[in-house]
Amino acid sequence: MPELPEVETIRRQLARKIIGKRLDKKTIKGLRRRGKFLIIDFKEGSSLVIHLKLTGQLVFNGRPNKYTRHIFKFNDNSQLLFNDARKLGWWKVVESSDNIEKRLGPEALKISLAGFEKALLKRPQARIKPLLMDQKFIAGLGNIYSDEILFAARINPSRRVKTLSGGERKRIYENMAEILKAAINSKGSSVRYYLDAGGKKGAYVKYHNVYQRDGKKCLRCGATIKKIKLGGRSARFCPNCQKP
DNA sequence: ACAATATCCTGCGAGC
DNA sequence: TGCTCGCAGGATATTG
Repeated sequence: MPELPEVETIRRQLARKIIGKRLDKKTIKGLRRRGKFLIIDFKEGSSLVIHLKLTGQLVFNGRPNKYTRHIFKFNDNSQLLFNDARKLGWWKVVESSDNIEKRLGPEALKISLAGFEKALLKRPQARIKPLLMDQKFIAGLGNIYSDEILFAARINPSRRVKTLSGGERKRIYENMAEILKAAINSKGSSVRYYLDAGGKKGAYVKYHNVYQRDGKKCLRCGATIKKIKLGGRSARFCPNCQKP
């Protein structure tokens, strides 16, 4: 499930490979990431926007397989595969990325603690886990990292924002930054489908404490990790470390 | 303002 | 072995 660290990993790897190359007579100027969107900017002014959704992969110079939905071919005969087992991902050429910008809140790795606090103040009734996954609130977090951040911060995912103390809000903020950076350093989390631009798996899975560990022992206290539904999504947490 | 549900889609594992 | 079924979740739309 590509979230911020996975898309950022792909962005960094691809930037080294394709900047300056031509795609359909347009020259690639640079690559940006906004939330979970990858944006390839052309010198001519337009941009190619890509969203990998659940199972999308972008593999540079890989071998096509039955999940290859599209092949971006560059002027030097190198190519980029868009593989997507579940076909939910998409790509589109746009003249401006304003539409993307409108749908997203501040970047999870760029927001300040003060900015985070201010954003939380506007949503006192919201439960913290679905809120962290709301891209209009903060851009970049999905189910894996929201679970891991709340475990690290020792906050129950069902907690409403207004019940959080200043210390708890700060713990969430600090663990968010720390975990996202660590995950980028490990080139993301490969749970089932995710591969980086070199077709390799991300290593951060070995640091997961709760995601897809329901029924197993908490690595911190030994209690059994629970799974509940929140906002239509599963949330995993330790009932002992993350009390209501 | 927040919650819940459906939608898109298919691979996978569980259970019979 | 093979079938059905539920689940996985990113974003969006809709209804309560």
